[in-house]
Amino acid sequence: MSYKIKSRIWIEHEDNVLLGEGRVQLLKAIDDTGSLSKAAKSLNISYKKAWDLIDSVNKSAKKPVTINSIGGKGGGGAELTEYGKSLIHAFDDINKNCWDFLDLQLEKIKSL
Amino acid sequence: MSYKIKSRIWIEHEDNVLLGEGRVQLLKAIDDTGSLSKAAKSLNISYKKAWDLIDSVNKSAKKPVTINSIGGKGGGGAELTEYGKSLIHAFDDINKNCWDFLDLQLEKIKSL
DNA sequence: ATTCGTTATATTTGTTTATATATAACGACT
DNA sequence: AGTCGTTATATATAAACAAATATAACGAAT
Repeated sequence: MSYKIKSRIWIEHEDNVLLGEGRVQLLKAIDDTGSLSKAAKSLNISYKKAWDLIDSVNKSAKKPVTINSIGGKGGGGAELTEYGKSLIHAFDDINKNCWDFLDLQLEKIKSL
Repeated sequence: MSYKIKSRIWIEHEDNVLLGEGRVQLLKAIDDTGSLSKAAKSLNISYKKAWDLIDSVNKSAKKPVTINSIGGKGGGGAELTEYGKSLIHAFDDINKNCWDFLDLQLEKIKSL
């Protein structure tokens, strides 16, 4: 066959983008590295882009998703809140379900 | 509440993009106007972009989706094939089902 | 043969987007 | 007070993308 169906989903809150695939990927990288700059480097995006993204995420969310500390031991860092972890978990779950659902729907195209 | 979930889906065939929302919109406009240039104008996109899109669609599809005639009465024109019409119908159906599915899934975020 | 409005194609211009660079602010620690 | 590596922010540069422009090809009709 070689038909494929692909999707991008994102969640808005009060008309601001809260979560999308890129943002979730970044949040995971922050969880892995403990640092926004290292997370950006690991995803090969500029620090500015990464900063803008998590700034937007935190401004859109009703509770903080990351806690960014500046100065201090190690110069600072960033880490996920429990709320942030549950958000990315829910997003991943929805995204995976969407893929499975669309794979089934794709039969409608294959049969044409 | 004011949470919203949004999505973009697209279908690939042999690793080329066959259909997406923009392409389907363009195909519908061709069906309405009988002309690629008029369709482009109605969607406020450049003629080149429109042409590139339907060229890509026809190259990706296993059967022609539009028939473009050049010269002749009226200078030419473009129209959908029956295959093309059934494709956009299937796409719209899948897309709508996806929206409904995601709206249900969104509860997982709202409850956080 | 000429006109017509369209498709087809290349080239140029402009706009938006992303990247790179630079600098300041910060706070624990020595 | 000085050092450290980070976040925060602005500005400048580069790259990607979209739009505008120009021109040729086409074929039915006159």
